[in-house]
Amino acid sequence: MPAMLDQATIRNRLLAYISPPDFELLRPHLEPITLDRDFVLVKPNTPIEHVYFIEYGMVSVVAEKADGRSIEVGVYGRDGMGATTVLLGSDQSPHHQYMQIGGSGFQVPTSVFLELVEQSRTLRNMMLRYVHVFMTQTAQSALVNGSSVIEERLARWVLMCQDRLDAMEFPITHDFLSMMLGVRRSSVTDAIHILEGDLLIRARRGNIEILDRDRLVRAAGASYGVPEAEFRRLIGPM
Amino acid sequence: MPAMLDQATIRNRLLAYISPPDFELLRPHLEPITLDRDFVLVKPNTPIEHVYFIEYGMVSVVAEKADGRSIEVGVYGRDGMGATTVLLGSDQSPHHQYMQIGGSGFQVPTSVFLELVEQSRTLRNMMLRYVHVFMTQTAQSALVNGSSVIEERLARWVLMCQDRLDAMEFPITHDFLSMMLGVRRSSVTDAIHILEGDLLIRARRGNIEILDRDRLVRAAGASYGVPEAEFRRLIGPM
DNA sequence: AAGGCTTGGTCCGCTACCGTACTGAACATC
DNA sequence: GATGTTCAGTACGGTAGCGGACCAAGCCTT
Repeated sequence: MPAMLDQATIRNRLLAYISPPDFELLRPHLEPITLDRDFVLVKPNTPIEHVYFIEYGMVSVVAEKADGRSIEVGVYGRDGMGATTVLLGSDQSPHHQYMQIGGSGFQVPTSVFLELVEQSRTLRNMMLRYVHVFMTQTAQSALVNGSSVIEERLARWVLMCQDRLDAMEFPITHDFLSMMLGVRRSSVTDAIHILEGDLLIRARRGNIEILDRDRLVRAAGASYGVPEAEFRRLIGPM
Repeated sequence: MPAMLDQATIRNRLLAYISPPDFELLRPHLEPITLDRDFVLVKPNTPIEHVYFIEYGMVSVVAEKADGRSIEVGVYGRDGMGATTVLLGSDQSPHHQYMQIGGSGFQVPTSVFLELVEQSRTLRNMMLRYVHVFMTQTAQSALVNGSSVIEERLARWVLMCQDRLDAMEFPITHDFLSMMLGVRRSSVTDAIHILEGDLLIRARRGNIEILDRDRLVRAAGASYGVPEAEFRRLIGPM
């Protein structure tokens, strides 16, 4: 099966956009893996065994405070890779990474991956450009956590989710959203009702559907767009 | 003057901790520069001409929303370098970087710096490890912006400031602090009064003095410490 | 069909922080 | 010493979001 892997059929944007020789380099080491919801890709402060390329689904990167409160500092799916921190010379990270929405992808042993990026400068450069994009996303989270009302942040999250799943609908509970946004569960319920009242989304038990993406972008206001523009500038179209 | 530069007298931690051969590589290109308050090191979305190593003073990295609101996503001083984004293959960044507290340092032309990190893997690795530390700091900002009360965030900021200036006192106005923390100017005044009431700091016009660092760390609670630990783990003692 | 679990809707009082604005104190300039 | 400017203290009503709790609805299991 991995032997038949064809770059043209890959959903992951990084794998799709690297040069064919770079893809050939990686190909024998791409191990297909099912990624169920809650699967942990990176455990905080623990050596990272594999890096991941997501094909379907979405990952939350979560920072936790000693007092137990936690908040999402970034998400990725088929746009990027997991465990970028190994590219920066750290074999571990203080953040949690787990599947927020189940799917599948490929894993590559960390040591193999690091050898390959040493071999190919172009491969390494693409991966590092993605690190920059992800950093921009984290900075944007810092910005909106400190300066936007909940429904704007919720709109941003829904949009980021759609970008990575390219589905109009995905499973998520208010409770999980409250952890991601760092707010109370019932504050999420309220924010959802606001967006629903404007017919931007429709929520049903454990599920959110997007009704009007354009107006949702407007509802997110200045919260959405900056990291997405960096992605297009440095990686390619989504 | 640059010919006489001795690694042992360097305050900047990155320059101090790289190997002597790596320092020799950089040395001829370290141009001393005075960095007055408000000096812009990186202009958003504009090609970066130089990277910076701070000796004295502190830099704020600020993200701005289209609606004009802005917030600090990180700081650095003698612990790190400016314009890390060039290491990741992007010649520009969406964030502002300017001197929050004036000082001095060295600049290196971007193109020269990039050649040098290509030449020396150990040099590049040190710089990339710092990128990881800085990312952790940004993630921590996202976390505390979304989950800590103002006086905790203020305590964190004061501590980060002291770490980089190793002074018990530094010039800063409430107004600037309000921009950094993304809150109202008078909310900063209130928070300062709380910390002052506990005799943790003393504030005078345009100036903050630290009275009791240990208790200030306790006041910052879980807001402070994670990126600092990563720094010690990956770079060295502060 | 009955029971148990998960998820969402709603309500209470509460408080941290907001927007705005006025005042006085400290400092700089002449 | 007079004047302007920057900075900090304070005050006011307003509100977004909190902590906590309770109940109803949807879904799963047997």
